[in-house]
Amino acid sequence: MKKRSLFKNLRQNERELRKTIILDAAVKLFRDNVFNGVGMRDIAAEAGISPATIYRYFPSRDDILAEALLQDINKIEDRLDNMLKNRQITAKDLAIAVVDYFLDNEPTFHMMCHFLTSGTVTPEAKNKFNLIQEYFINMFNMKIKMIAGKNHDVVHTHAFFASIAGVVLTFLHYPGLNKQKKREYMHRLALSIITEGGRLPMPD
Amino acid sequence: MKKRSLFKNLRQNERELRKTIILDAAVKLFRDNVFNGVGMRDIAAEAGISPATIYRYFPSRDDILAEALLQDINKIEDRLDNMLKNRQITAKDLAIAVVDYFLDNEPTFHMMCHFLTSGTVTPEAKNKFNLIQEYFINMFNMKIKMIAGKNHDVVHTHAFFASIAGVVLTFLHYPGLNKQKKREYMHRLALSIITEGGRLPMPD
DNA sequence: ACTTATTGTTCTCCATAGCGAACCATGTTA
DNA sequence: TAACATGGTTCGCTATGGAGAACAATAAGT
Repeated sequence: MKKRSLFKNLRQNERELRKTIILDAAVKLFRDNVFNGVGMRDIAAEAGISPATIYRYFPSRDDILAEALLQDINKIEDRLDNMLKNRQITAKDLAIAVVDYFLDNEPTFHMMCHFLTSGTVTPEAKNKFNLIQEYFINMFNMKIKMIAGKNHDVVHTHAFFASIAGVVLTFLHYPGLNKQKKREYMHRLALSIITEGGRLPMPD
Repeated sequence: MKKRSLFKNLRQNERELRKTIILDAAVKLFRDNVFNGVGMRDIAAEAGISPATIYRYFPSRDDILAEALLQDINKIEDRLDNMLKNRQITAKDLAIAVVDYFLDNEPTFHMMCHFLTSGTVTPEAKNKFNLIQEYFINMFNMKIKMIAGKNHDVVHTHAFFASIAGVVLTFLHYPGLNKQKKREYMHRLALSIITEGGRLPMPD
């Protein structure tokens, strides 16, 4: 391998690093504030640059959101790996863990919902998010397979995740309950769905 | 301190790093070949870039030479520090050490001579070299003071260094002697100058 | 309803860097 | 002496990355 590309590679690394600085600034702000209250000018100020410069590195604000979301997903993966290593866990444990993660990382949940619901995202950012979602579902499915065994079907992973997401979405800002009560109630709902399949107590 | 300058600082560091790559390539070639046989195109090839690009970082070839020389001087300083730390050394030891350094690092000696003799160096490079020379003499004088004591005069440092440089210059390519013989003879000359002040064996 | 702010994004301008080709002076050769 | 080669340096062009100002659309205030 010739060193002919050393300079060019260096340049590439430098660019990645600068991109990371911007992304870190954004993630920091997303973590501390409601994400749709964080504007491009805030991110620029945090990173110490001009708003226009951000567009040299990211095509749109939504693209930054997607990247931030991807970082969160990697954190989730780490967390899941730790769970699976430390002890024999059940589907119930997993469900509760997912609920807790969303409640402890509301910005992440908000961003996810943003991509899942908003019709104003550019096609590029939407594509990016779709890839991320696919990656996440795949990863999550792998973990579940380790609990459920070989003959596990992806459909169940989809159902599992979607139902929990729905629980959080529906009751996150439910009035009349404090944070802790809401959390416990979501746990109960998640367990109910898992054990009873969300079936109503009436004849089929 | 605001992080407003983070990006700019980063850029600056990156530039320094790229400059270092070029300089390292040059130093490597200078070490392995006669320095005036190393052209800009060689350095460019070694660094994996175009010759023209070098001029984005260095104003002239002589400027690169000066920088390379400066690196060598730092190595010399390290070597001297080691000598001074490990044992009680005399002026004779120092003289022999300097001779040996020049013989072991001929490219360094050549570069030094280039700046000291050539009339074709640009004023900028010449200035740079003068600063380097001044720095070196100062540094060297400090070390000598540690041996010679407080009431040491710079003139003696100048005389000391100049005479040894002259010895090496005069006998480096002296015909009829192999490397080892030449080295030994230079040692003898250096000692003679130090102990007898280069005085001829005749009445003053 | 009409201004005013806010916000994501684009525009324009400028400095930095990279390269291939040319320039130019010097040394070499036929 | 004329052609050629060599080697340091410059030129012209292009791509990248930075900033401030402007744009367009939406939200807010009166």
